[in-house]
Amino acid sequence: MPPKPYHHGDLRQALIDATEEILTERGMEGFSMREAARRAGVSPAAPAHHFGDARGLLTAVATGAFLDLQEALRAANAQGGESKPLHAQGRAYIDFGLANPARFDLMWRCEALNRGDPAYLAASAGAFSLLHEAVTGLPVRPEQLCDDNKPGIDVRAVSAWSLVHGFTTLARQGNVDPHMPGLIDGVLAALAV
Amino acid sequence: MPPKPYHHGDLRQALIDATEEILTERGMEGFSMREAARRAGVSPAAPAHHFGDARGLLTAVATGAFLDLQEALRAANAQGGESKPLHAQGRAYIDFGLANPARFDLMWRCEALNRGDPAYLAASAGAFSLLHEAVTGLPVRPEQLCDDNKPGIDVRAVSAWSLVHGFTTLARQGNVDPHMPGLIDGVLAALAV
DNA sequence: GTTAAATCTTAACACTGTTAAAATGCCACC
DNA sequence: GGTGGCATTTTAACAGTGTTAAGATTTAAC
Repeated sequence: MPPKPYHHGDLRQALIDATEEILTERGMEGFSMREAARRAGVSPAAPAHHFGDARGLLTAVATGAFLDLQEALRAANAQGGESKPLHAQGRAYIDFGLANPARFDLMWRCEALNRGDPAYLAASAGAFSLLHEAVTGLPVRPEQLCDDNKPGIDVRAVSAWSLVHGFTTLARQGNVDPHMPGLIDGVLAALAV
Repeated sequence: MPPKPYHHGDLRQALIDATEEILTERGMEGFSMREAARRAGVSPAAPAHHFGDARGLLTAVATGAFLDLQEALRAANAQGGESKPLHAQGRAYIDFGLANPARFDLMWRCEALNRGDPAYLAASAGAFSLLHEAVTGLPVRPEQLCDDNKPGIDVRAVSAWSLVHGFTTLARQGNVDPHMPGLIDGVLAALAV
């Protein structure tokens, strides 16, 4: 077991892990490419080979976060969502944002991401599709989101998304206190469609 | 008229103007303290005397944006808000965000701002108070927002704020197309309380 | 076993925010 | 009207950043 082999082994994943660690510890402003490289025990130039630039690394982390959000929404659906799937998903969305503040921020920090990245687009569209399906019974196909006319996108799904997304970001930033008794329930009550 | 007097005259405002120019031209990632100083025709260290650091400058710009938002909400109230003040303000909120994308982003980029700044707090609380008053008929006093219990904050006002704020940010980031026919009207219809 | 590809390091560049020290101009006070 | 004090700005420097080009090292393919 040599103490430091020249090749890392799985540097790509190590950099993603390091970035998530930095985000939870010090938030977005504590992140730097070099700090992630340091934590992975590697030179400043090493990440470039795997991610191109900083946007590439952050985009990979954001993509992972969207996949985790999908999982949370699916779990909410499965666990208690038969009667009120929209409420269950709405609560899961808010919970996810409050439990993963730094990653949630990053998901929407779009000027720091490669917004054209296919994996990122697929992951974010998949999350919205789950919400859309809870409202309309129909998922959203990726090409619907690319088309400029956005045919078949349900207005109520966009409203529901806006509501829970807006509340989560406002709570995240301290503009609203999510611990206020009855507040989250009251907001979710506005989901009635 | 000397071509370049040693003293600027009103450097503070010039830096704010330069920052807003940068934001509209190249967005948040194009901003730097030095670039703002360059555009104001001044050395890199000059801004420190007026704003302390970069956060100070950005906080001043964000504060101005909140005051402009207040003005837009008041105008909506006055112009056609007697019958449906909440709808009028909701539409004005969305319009403001879409018409001032970079400034709107900055307003909520809270880790880049001095969140404790009194002027900033007052300006943002004032904007929320207008929305709150449209729902309940009562404004929000600043101390209500500081208190941990947040007494007297109306759940419906928070829901309304969440809805329009969420929609605006999602539209700003390209997750939703605000030009989709009927979409904004449909979202505003969810304001019914 | 040799060669090609993938991976990582070193070194360097231009840029950033911030600070300390010095320079400059304005203004009040005598 | 001079003169000192103060606000303002500059110069110079430091540490840190993202990114690139060149070279070093390991793996893997043939």
